[in-house]
Amino acid sequence: MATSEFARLPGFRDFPPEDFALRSHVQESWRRVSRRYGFLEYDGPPLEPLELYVEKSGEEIVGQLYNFVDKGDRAIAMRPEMTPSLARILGDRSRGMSKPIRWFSMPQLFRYERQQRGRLREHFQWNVDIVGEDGVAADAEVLAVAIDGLRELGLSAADFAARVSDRRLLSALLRVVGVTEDRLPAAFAVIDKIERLPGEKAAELLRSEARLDPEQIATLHDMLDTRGLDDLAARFGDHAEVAPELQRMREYVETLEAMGLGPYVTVDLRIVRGLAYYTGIVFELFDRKGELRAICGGGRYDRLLELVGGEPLPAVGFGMGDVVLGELLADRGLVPQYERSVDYFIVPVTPEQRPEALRIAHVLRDRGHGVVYALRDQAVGRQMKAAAKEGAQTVLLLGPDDVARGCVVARDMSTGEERDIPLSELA
RNA sequence: GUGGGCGUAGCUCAGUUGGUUAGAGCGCCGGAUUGUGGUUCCGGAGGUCGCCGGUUCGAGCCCGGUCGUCCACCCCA
Repeated sequence: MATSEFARLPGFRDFPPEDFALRSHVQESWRRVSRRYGFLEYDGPPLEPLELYVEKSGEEIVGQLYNFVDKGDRAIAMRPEMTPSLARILGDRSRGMSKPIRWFSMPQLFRYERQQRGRLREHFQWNVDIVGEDGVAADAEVLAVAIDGLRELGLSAADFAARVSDRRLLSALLRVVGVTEDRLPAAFAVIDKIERLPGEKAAELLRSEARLDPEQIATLHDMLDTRGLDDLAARFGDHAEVAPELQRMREYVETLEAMGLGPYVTVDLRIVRGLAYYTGIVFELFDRKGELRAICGGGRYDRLLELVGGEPLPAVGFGMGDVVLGELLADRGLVPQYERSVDYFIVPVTPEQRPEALRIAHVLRDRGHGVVYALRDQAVGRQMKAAAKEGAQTVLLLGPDDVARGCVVARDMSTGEERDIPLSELA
């Protein structure tokens, strides 16, 4: 309810400490896994020239962007995704860099659309990319990072799975089915949403958009329903243009199996991805229960760098948003309990000990400990209560008697045990 | 952008067929407890019932609009 005069903008989130804790937990996990794979962190500006997105996705995307004209008459967009920025950044400097380039980022991204569950107007998205390597090992490496990112958060093969495909393989198969070259993009678009369409609607679109007859549509459905590379090879493997694509997909899957990630991976030709710039292997991560939106999506985009004016370099990467992931973690009970914690709470028993308490607090802080104390003179009982609320591990009690005999009393708040610490140790 | 459900305290909610001063639990603040916390007991603060308008003698409750939120479309970084 909007009790405050100024309401938060729809689709945007506040992060009070108890919510910020989950955000940190997720981002720190992402960062650990990235580094484990040798990726380096980068970032770019949240505002970019509007043309950066129009260039590779078409004018329609402008309707889903936060955009405006700045005081210098420049058309500006708040970044809706990171990949074009990465392409732009590398375009300026990739020539001098050793390949492959392994970079990751966790940008806050924006889009102007009506919010729904798992879909806000702002989110943090983990982006991981390998640039300058066109072999399937890079594709496998990137997917492995995405899978490990989820495993790091406590999710397992029982919770989520990757569905993988390859636009080159799908193109070859569609040509075999009878889709003409100029109709491939239209066919991709229909296949991308075919799971969400009722059967007759899908058939109608395949007829009108992809120009397929009923027999071809039946063959296509048969193809899309095929699970496993062996079955696909048995049915379509004797076509000259399909065989090498199947072989590549086989190598990709075998690489992931060699990593021990086989249980997470399923070949599924219905995975196409919406973005226009993907050129090869594409994948999405889903929760096994199928209750949520895709957790993560990515793939190979070998022409994007050249398209934005850079060195022509092959690239593969993914984006994983924090919103759907947060819901999945909550559903599986994997959100860590929020707890405040501080190393020491210092209690001057009477106001006379306050200067000594301040001195000790600073000594301990200089040593790297977290230290809190009451900001005004209070009864010991009150201060103890405050110490408990702060989550203090240890309370240091400074009474007149204690200080007189040259020590402070350290109380362990979990066990209640107390012991003396000589002031000489806190000098 | 289209259609629908829902908006009562910081949070989760109750509130009889419209009836006069709007409630609970948790949380928050304080006291019991001026050298010892988490328990317990007692007390307190906090709401123009999302907002605007309408119907009515009377609206938290009915009607319209609006904003927010959720769901389904659209779209999908």
